[in-house]
Amino acid sequence: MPALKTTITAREIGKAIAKAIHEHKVLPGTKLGEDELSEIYGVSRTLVRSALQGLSHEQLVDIQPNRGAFVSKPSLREAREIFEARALLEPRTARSAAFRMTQDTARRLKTHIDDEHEALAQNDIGKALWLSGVFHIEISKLADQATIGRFIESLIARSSLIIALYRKRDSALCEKHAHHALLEALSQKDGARAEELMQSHLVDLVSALDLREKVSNPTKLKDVLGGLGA
Amino acid sequence: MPALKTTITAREIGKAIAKAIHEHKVLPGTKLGEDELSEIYGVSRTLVRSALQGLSHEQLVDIQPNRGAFVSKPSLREAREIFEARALLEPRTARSAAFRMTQDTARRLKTHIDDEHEALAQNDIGKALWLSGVFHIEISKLADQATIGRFIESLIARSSLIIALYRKRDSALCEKHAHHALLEALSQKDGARAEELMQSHLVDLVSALDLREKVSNPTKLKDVLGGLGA
DNA sequence: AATCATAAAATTGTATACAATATTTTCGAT
DNA sequence: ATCGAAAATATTGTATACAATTTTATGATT
Repeated sequence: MPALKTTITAREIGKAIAKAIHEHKVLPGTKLGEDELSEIYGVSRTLVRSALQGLSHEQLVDIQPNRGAFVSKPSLREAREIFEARALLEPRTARSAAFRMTQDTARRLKTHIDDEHEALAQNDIGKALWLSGVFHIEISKLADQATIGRFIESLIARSSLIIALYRKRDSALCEKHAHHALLEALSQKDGARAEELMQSHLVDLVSALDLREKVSNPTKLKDVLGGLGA
Repeated sequence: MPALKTTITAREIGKAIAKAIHEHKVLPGTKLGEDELSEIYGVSRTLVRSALQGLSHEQLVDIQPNRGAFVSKPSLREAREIFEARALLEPRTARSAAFRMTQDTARRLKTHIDDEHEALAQNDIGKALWLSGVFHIEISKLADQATIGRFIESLIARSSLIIALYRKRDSALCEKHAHHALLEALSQKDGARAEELMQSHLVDLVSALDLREKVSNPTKLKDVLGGLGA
């Protein structure tokens, strides 16, 4: 049997926290206390801090000086920017991916999609969300452009925060067939179609969000609460 | 007079090191020892480690377990990827920047270009390189898309490593007029032209590099060193 | 002299201790 | 009871101490 692992690295802690965020097990705004995390992972605050700083660099957590780390709450502006960036990068990446598609990868992605449907069927929204993100990341890795792939990975992670904050009530998380159609195009090495499908898939994702400016405004609070006697 | 600053943050240390890297004051492969940096900045290793981890996340330094931090040496593949990514992002960003150009910004960028020429005239290559990078970053900031702007910033930082490693002998660092022409287009709010100019500017940059695969191969070392007696 | 094993030194990795800053609680005044 | 000030508590920020690992130096052997 394999040697059992006794150590845990800062990177692993970061990954674990990132996954929990992605799965909406911890929601935007949640405080990530150092002592609490030390306890959980059985390490000193040193490693926890290192992990949190890494997540902060990816903008998944927001470190406020002397106050601690909180799961990020992307603003509307950031939300729009992130999906704009995805719209710029992912379709083109899907196109490249198509040309590098193999039988083996196709099978792997097929299994992946099945898992997604499975999770959705069991109403495990968190897992479905996570798997959906990984699907996009897998495609970007296929494209064999690690640099852009990393950008996309970071955008997808942040997207999960945006979904948590701005999803329209009752909106479906994913077109059930979107990923399937994408895989189809990739398998056929039809780059143009993959690009097209990815683009419209992202449009669909955004349309499930409510990214309109909220009317309420702190400076106008007085107006809203003006009339006293009900 | 303003209160004199007594503390230094990890971020500031990181910025200082990043600038030194960008200016080619420390070259790719250089070891960045923790004790040495602690000494220099007058802080404990804690802050230095934090700074180095941040730089590692930006892929400006490479942290090798138990061996320490070294200024990164991007591979040929990475070098190509980085300039591909820039070609994808920067022209479009320049276009957006054009529409947000103001008189004030134009003046600021003009001064910036003058500084570049000044540095070049004094043969301060490092400073010129740094200023050139900042010019690109300023444009991306103008575009008002912080997310993509950050990507571009990281690509530009890494570009300086690539220039250090792969610059063709005797190649000019920058077309002297490239930035000037770009500013011209931006000032006239001519987005299409700015996009075009940025694209060709990047092509020029790449053409000053030698990104061909090296023929030499460790496995063939024996062949090369075969004949003993000179 | 060259090579290998071993020992010494130096460096990184992690935990802990203490300092600085926030947050909560307590308690008195209105 | 409500508010506010002050003490108590809890949390983060930084430095230091110790452990683990690598690098360099030493010396015996061929």
